[in-house]
Amino acid sequence: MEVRRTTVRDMRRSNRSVILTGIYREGPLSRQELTVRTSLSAASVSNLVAELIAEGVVEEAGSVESEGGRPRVLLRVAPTFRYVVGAEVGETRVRVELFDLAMNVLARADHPIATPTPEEVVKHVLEGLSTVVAASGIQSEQVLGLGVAVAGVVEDNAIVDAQTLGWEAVPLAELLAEGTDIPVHVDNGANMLGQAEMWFGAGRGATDAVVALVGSGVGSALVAGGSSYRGARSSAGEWGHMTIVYGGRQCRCGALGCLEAYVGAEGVLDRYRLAGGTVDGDEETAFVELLEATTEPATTIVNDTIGYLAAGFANLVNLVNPERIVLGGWAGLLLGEKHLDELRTEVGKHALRRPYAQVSIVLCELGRDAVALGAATLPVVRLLRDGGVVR
Amino acid sequence: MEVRRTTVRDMRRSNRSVILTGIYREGPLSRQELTVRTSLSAASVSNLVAELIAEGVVEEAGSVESEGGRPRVLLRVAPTFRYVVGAEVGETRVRVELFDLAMNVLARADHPIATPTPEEVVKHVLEGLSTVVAASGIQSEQVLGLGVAVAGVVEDNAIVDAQTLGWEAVPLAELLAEGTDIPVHVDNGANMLGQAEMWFGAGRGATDAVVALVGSGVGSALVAGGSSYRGARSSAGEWGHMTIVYGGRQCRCGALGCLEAYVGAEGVLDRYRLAGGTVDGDEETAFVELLEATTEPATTIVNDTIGYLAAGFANLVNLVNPERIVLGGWAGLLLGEKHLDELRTEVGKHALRRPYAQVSIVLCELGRDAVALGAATLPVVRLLRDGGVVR
DNA sequence: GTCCCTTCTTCCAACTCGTGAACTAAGCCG
DNA sequence: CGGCTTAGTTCACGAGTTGGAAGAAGGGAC
Repeated sequence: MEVRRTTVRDMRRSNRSVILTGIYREGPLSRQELTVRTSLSAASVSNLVAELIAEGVVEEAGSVESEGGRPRVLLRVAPTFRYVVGAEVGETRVRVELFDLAMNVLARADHPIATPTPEEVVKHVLEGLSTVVAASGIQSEQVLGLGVAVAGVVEDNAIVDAQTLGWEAVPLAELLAEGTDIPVHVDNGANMLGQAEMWFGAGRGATDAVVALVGSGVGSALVAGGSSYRGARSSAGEWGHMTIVYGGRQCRCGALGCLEAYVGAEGVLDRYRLAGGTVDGDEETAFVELLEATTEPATTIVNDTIGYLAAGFANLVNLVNPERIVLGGWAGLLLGEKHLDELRTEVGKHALRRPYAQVSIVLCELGRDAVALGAATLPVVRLLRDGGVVR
Repeated sequence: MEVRRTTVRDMRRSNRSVILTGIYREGPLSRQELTVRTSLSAASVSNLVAELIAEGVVEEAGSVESEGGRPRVLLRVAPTFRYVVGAEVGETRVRVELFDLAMNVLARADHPIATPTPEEVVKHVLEGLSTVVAASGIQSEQVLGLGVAVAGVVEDNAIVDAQTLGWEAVPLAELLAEGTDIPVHVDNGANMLGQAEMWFGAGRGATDAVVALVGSGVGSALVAGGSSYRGARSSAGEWGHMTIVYGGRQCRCGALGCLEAYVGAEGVLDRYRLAGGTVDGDEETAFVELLEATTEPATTIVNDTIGYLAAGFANLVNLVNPERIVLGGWAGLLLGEKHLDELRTEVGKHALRRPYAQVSIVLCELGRDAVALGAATLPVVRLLRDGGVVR
């Protein structure tokens, strides 16, 4: 039976969660505003808030002028109640950042890694963790949790498959837990970037959205009904390997005609080369040059890319009916900065009228570094869900 | 603030719902089994069950032998506590069926319609409702609700857009409510067929699934985390108009290369015709003949169709990561009965290894008539969600 | 047939929680 | 300083779940 009972305790936890989430997500609020928004009674709000203040999660933050009556006292989540750490595991480096609960960066550590073996990564993440904790002068008990973002399929805090790192079945959270008492969460990098955009970037306010990431490869993060959708076994969102040209170009995944083979930077440059263009320097420089070129075959390749990407977007629009699509990834941003309007128009040609009219297509607002930020929200999500620190 | 408060009443309602859902979905259960499955205390289970029995929703249904102790009394939802009616609105007819709570058909009514105007449809649905109620000798107060399935986009019980009927912005539930006191629910036909398969057909037990429907056109119903996923504005699941051959065949939606243009029966026959095949009789006969032909160009067309359909499935597998894909629709069933294995193999060529390994591809188990059955579950869903009839 | 054992069901006192109403706090205005 | 308005708090009450004890219902042993 999947549904769970509800007890009096669940009720309280749930209400604490509602209040805490409200205070966190909708800025400083007064008790008064909370009673309106939560439809809880004023008595209960007072009661719950008193408890949260006593525990230190929430604090009063000045008051707001009233119109003749007692001024409302504003409440906010105490930024220094706890701290959170986010880590991004890449192929060539590990980046660790420490934030307060208001998500201000307090310390940062970068470790290059030579060969991304699990041992190496665990070592560097743990080192980075101690470094940032020490640098910010915080007790490690003050750290609510560590979120780790890895490019790959993650299920229940364990890496199932991370091709870029060459990992399979690595219980990363477990390995990390051996070296620290801080609770560890592991999740997929694309999802974490998506999470950061949803909370602090271009996705704010949306409940059904897709964050589409176009870099050398292509991926996405699905958000359904306000929370990340992961599918039956945590690998939903593999948008890059959607067949878009039946029987088309060979993709590195082995299949033919994947979106990634057409709009991933690698695929785009490859198509450019085949069309007679010259590709110099590293991928990113070459991509910028391609975008800036005004001669054939560059313009055709760019236009085609927009077309393919638009078809990929249209497939999302039709199938998922999101209210927003956020385009990110380094190649996606470069492309989007110059051609967003054309892209929007092209999507309209491939998508059904109604869902197309309901979606807004925008660019990511946060930089690539937002992965660690997104990972750091994992412990915060938990704090909000539990309505405080569970004793 | 999207999250809602919880009160003591919600707690009880929630627990009633858990118990009632358990009894309904997992067959006759004893109180003892309910305490284990719900992790509620035996006291609460007894208490809640007593209430449900007093109200008549639940009844005792014999007892089961024990091993020396007191035998357990089995509980079931009383099939005759209330009745539900499901209606399917098609282009040429309206079909209305009355079920008891065990979903046995007790009466059925078919009305052909000449021109499917809203007035005509409302009239026939209401007539059908009276007919089946009268035929089964039930008081209309005994009818829990009427579920209506329409092919089109439905939002908040109102038709937003039903192309096959030529309707736009028709508040169907409201119109029906003027003619009856029975609560009316309206929903999308594909979703209702999906719902029926999920509860009583090939989807049983799955929580993340896609019911893919291939008929003359192509659609799907998405099920995420145990319940139907509708997207931001209720039009999710438009799988048929996914671009699968960039720049390919013109689809009736106006776009190029939609899946529907390749695997919808109309598209398949059209391709057959273009390849030199002869198409006689109505669509269905012609489709059957095509499938049975062993000569060129028929075999090529069929093989290609399987390939395109497989790519469409693979896109679902990659993007949504379902545990099950249920293939239905008349053309889908015909195709699947003969070529399911080839289809499975082909999907493997287009999909990523891991999500492909996690999905099972099966055929619908219920007939086309299941649409009305699915629609009739709408009031039942509500009954279970509310934990009984709300007073 | 009687007694005991096992298993299921109900009853009861204790405890938790949210609510409404009365009450206190705090600022404004004249 | 007193009246007014709005914000927040206190308290008794009803509604709900729980664990444990008591009750009920069969089956088996003698």
